Amino acid sequence: MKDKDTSGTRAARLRAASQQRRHHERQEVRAAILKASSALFLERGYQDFSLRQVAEQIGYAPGTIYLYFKDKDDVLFTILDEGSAHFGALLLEAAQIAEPRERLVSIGRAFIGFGLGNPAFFQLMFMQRTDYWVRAAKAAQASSADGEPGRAEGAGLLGLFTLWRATIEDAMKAGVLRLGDPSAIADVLFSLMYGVVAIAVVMPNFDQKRIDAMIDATYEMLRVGLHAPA
Amino acid sequence: MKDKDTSGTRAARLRAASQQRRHHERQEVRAAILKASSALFLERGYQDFSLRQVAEQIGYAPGTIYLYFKDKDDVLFTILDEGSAHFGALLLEAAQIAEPRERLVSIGRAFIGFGLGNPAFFQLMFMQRTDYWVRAAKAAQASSADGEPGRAEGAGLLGLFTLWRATIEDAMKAGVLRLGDPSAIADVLFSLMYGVVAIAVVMPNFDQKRIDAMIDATYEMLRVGLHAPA
DNA sequence: TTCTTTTTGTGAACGCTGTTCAGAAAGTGA
DNA sequence: TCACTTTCTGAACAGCGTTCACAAAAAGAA
Repeated sequence: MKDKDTSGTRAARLRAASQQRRHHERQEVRAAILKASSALFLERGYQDFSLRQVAEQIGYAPGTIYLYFKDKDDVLFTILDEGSAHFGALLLEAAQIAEPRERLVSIGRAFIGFGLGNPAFFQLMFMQRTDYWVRAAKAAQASSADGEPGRAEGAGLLGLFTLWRATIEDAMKAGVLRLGDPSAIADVLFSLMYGVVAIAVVMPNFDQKRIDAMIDATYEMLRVGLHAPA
Repeated sequence: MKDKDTSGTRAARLRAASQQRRHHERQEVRAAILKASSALFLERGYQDFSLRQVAEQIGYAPGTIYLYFKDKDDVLFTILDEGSAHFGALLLEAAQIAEPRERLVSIGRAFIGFGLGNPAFFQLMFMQRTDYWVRAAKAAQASSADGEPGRAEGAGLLGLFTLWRATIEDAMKAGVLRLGDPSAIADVLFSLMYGVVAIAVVMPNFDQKRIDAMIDATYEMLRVGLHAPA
């Protein structure tokens, strides 16, 4: 913590480089924990995911993990943070379409595609550990009160709700969507996408053909099902 | 296992009554386990629900529960069986409306009402332990192959999918629903109801007003959103 | 280099979990 | 009364998340 005036000396430069290397090594161990956790979670499922196995996998004692993460949820939520950042980027990219109706479908496609492509992830984030969103919502509230102090990734996804509602509003203004409370309709359509993915991922008696038909019907619904009367 | 010809004697009658009483006592302990489990689950949540605490609550040693249930999941799934029987009866009752469009809304109202009224239940059954449906689907498959041997309650709920699709078909025939693949549309609308409940139950930043607006919009969608073009 | 301080890792320990099982206890039937 | 069956116990096992005193290693200063 003492700042001696040693800038420029060989010793100082050495010390700085050393600190940087140590920082790097620390991040590497941290990344190894996250990678092993991710892999273990994906192949054994959330219920059977244990920190002890993660520790064994990467050749550390169980206690070591606690030098890098506060607890098990900290590991899990860090993974979810990264995942939802990726998810959010995907949705944002899908929203880069001018025509409102096609933008709706494009976002829907991105959402459903991600869910079906990462079912374990989707289940953990949206079905099993929904308290993740409680934390994310709190973080969002805190960072809107303050001047954006710590970026919580989950809060980013929550922010995309705004984008989604804006798309609905645009579609209404453009006359391609039946008029109504944009906020409520945005929530309903979001619930629709969420539900379709959840059902597809979870229901054991839904075969691939049935899932495809359901999803096609969902896109169709976004496209023409809510069309404003001619 | 030996059947001596002792029917009618005092001893035989006494033996029969004794067996019946023992059976009754056994069912009582079983019921006590289920009741305590249910209560504990409802107040502490699924994650913190433990058989040892159930045992302590009803004044038995932990091992005793295993004389009445195979394992923890057996207890949990038995509770879910009872819950889904209740749920199924509710949906069936809601379906007793002749007019197809109103029947759609009525079933939707029953579904959403149950979900919002029993959030812990809904979450456990539809979000956290979805493998319950895997077992239910297997049971349904088995009981349709054989001559309905053991009734699995979960399978009963699965059977309501048929009722739901039939309602969609009726609505299409009556001209109050846009034409399309009834099966796919039934699945989509089911997913919609599911999603609305899940979002309402889970999302921390949805206040009551927002939930109400979303649900009203959902009913509106069932009622007129998919209306056949005039 | 040598000594001190800080960082990193260990592994035993605590308290919890689900589950099993030998043996005690209680009840049944003759 | 006595043998037999059912019910129940509580100790034991393996596994979990988490903590902590201690060891090892590395860093920084002299």
